Amino acid sequence: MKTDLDDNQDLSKQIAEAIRDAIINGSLLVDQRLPSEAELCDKFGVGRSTVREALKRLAAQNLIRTQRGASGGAFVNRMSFEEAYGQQITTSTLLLSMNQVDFETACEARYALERACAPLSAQRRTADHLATMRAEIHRQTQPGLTDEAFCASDVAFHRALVDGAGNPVLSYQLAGAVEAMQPLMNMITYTQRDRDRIVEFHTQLADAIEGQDGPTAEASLGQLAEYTVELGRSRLTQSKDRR
Amino acid sequence: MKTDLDDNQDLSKQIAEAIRDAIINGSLLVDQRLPSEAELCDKFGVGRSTVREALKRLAAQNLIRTQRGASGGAFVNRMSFEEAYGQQITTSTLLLSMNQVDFETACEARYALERACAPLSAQRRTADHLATMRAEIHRQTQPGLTDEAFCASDVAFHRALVDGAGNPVLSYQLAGAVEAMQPLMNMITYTQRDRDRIVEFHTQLADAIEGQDGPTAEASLGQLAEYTVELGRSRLTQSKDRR
DNA sequence: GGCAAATGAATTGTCAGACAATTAAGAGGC
DNA sequence: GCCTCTTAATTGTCTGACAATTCATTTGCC
Repeated sequence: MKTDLDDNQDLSKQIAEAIRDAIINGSLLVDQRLPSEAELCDKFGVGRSTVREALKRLAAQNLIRTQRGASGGAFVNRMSFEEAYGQQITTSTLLLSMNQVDFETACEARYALERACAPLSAQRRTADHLATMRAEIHRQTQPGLTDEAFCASDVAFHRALVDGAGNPVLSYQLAGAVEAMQPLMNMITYTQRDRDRIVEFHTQLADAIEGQDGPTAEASLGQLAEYTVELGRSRLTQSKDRR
Repeated sequence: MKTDLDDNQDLSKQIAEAIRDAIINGSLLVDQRLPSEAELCDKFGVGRSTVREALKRLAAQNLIRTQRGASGGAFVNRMSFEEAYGQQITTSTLLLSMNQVDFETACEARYALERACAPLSAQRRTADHLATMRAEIHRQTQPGLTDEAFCASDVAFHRALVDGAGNPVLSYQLAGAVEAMQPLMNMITYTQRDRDRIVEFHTQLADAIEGQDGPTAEASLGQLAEYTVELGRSRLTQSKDRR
C-alpha cells in the first residue's frame, strides 16, 4: 500500500485512496482486517483524526465496515448488491436532478436499457415476477391514486420486469435508470386518459412476458417509451410556459 | 433537516444521512453553503470531530466539496457526469470481483445493455466516434500486444460505441457495465485466432455503425457476445480445472 | 474440575482544546 | 486608485482524554 503522502494535499483523502486502491487491486481481501487506527497512524505518519476521517470516507462507500471492542477494527466489506443498488440510485437521482438532464434524454436511456431486458425477461420470468407485474397494473387502475403513487407503482412494475431477466448484474445496472426516473415522472400530471393508455401498454407488456414472447414485449416497450416521451414533452413544456 | 439523533448509533453516520437527505429532497441546493462546522456542532449537539467525520462521508460520495479560509466552508456539489462515472466503475468492479459473479452473467448483462445502444449509436455517431473505433481496431491487430492491453483497447472500442449514442445518461449507465468487465476479461488468455475473430466482429460492427445500419450492428454485437461467452466458458473452466 | 463473575486489554466512538494553513475582507498609508 | 498589512473566519491536523464495546483471562466459588 502506498504510504508516502503529498503534503499540502488533503491527507485523509490520500489515505482513503491508498486503501481503496489496495482493496480494488486485491492487496486487501474481503473480510480481511485493516490495521488498527493506531497502526495506521504510525504507517502514514499522521494523527488519529486524520486516519479516522479516511476510514469514514471508505465506510461511506461501503468499502469497509467497523466493529468496536477487542478483536474489533475495520474490515474490508463484501459489497452487496443491495448496497450497490442504493449507491447507484442516489448517484443517478442526483446526477439527473442537478444537471438539468431533460426528460427526453433520461427517458430514452431508460427505455433503451429496459428494452434490452425484455427478451431475457420473457424467457426467464417466474410466476413471482408476473404476479408482481399484474398486481401493480391492478393498483394503477385504482381510482383516487395520486400521481406520485401512480409513478411509484410504475417503477415497481418495471422493476419486476427487469428482475424477471434473472440476472442480478442487469438488475443492479438498471436500478439507477429505472428508479432515478421517478422524480422526473412525478413532475408530470397524468389525466385519466393517460393512465388508461399506460395501463394498456403495461397489460400488453405483461401478456407478452407471460407468453414468453420477447419481440412483442420489446415492441410494447418501444410504444410505451414513445408515448412517455410524448407525454413528457407536452406536459413539461406546458409547465415551463406557465412560468 | 432532521437534527435529533439516536444515541447508541453511529452519530457521524446519522448526521451524514440527515444532510444527504436534505440534498436529495432539495432543501439544500447546488452550490449552497452548508453551516460551518461549529454551527453544525451546535445544531446536532455533537463535537467537532463527529461533524467532520460526517462531512468526510459526504465528500467521499461527491455530495459536497469544502474550501478553506474566510467565506470557505462546505458546499453542495453539483454531481458531475465524470464523478458519477468514477463511482459507478468502482462500485461495479468491486461488486463483480467480490461476489463471484461468473463471467457469463456479467457478459450477458454487458452485451444486453450494449445492444440497446447500438441502434442509437448507428443513428447518431459522429466522425469522432468512428475514428476512435477504427483506431482501436487497428491497435488490436498490432502484434506483441499483451492480453491486458488488448482488453483495454476492447473497452475503449466499446466505450466509443456507447458514447456514439450521444446520450450522456446512457454513457453513464453503461460505464460500469463496460469498464467493470475488464478485470474479468483480463483473466482470459487470447490466442491469435481469438483476436482475429474479435477484430473481425469489431470491424463488422464499425462498418454497420458507419453505414448507420442499426439492425446489423445489433446482430454483430449479438454474435460477439455469443463468441465472448463461449471464449470465457472454455478458458475459465480450463484454468479452474488446473487448480 | 467446572462454571460464573470479575478483571483487564484492545479497539473504536466521542469530546475538548490547541495550533497551522488558507482565504477573504477591511484598514491604513502612499 | 493601489499596495500592504492586519484581522477574522474557516477548514485541516494533532494531542490527549474518556466512554463504550467486546473478547480473553483470571479469579473465586461450589
